[in-house]
Amino acid sequence: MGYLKIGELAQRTETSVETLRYYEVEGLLPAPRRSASGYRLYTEPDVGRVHFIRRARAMDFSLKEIGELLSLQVEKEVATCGEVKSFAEHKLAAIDKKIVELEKMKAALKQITEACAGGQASAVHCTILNALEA
Amino acid sequence: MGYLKIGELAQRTETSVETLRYYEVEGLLPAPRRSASGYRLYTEPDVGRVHFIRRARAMDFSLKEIGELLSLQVEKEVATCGEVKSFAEHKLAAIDKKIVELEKMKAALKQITEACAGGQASAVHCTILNALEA
DNA sequence: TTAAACATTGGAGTAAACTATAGGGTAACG
DNA sequence: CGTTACCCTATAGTTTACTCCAATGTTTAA
Repeated sequence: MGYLKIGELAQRTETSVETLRYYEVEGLLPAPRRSASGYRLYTEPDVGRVHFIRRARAMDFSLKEIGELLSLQVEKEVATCGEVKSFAEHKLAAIDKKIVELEKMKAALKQITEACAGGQASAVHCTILNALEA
Repeated sequence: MGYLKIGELAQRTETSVETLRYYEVEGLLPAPRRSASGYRLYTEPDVGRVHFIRRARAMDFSLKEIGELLSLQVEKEVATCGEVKSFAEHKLAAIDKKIVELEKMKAALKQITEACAGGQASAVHCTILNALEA
């Protein structure tokens, strides 16, 4: 029997037990099968799902957004390919927008750090502050 | 004279009045001069300071980090370019990491949209989890 | 067999960054 | 003058995403 208890799932996904239960409450993880004594029993697909959530979280997707992404899977019996596709494309556009935004930040900071001499000189002439002021 | 009331500062910086007062409480904005009746009176440099804060917030600097940057600004004589530069470089690395993660997510979502034919067919074969497994 | 390690629920607490409300006083306009 | 819009303080509430109890039941290993 390839079932995982919550602690094992937590270890496999580098997530805390409490967080996993929280994800269940928030509807991001489906209520899993229970053992006779009430222990949660997870399966391999659950590992993938948690990994997905953690990765999306690391990218600053909110749990609400992640729930929407995951709902594509939940509603697959009802949804048509067209619906799913347009949803996914919408999210893709949102991700692209985030990337563009971050690239802008990156360019600004890079320009700033490269212009700054560093070292022991007083920050009076440090272009980082000047650039942020401008 | 050239004084701004808090509402005017709010408008000039696209910030809410409440947020400006909050920034004052948090020590990011110095307590401004007051009118006889107790109204806050801001000056042009305050506009720049708020702009500084808002720009830094848009770059995902926390208020705590912004406070550190502002204190370096205040103590320009003491702070070295090296300190400021390494701080910004650290931030740059974090942004880079975020971009990489977003690119990964983008690839996963792209896989979905490409695997999905669109149209009225059932979405059974069109899921994020499938794409991630592939 | 018994102690530890692990699991359960329900609920409280935390941190960041606001946001809103109550109960006032003040300023500007007609 | 009156009304409306603005300002004040103090405090409470919101949102997000956890995180940590307490009290109790269950597995597992020595």
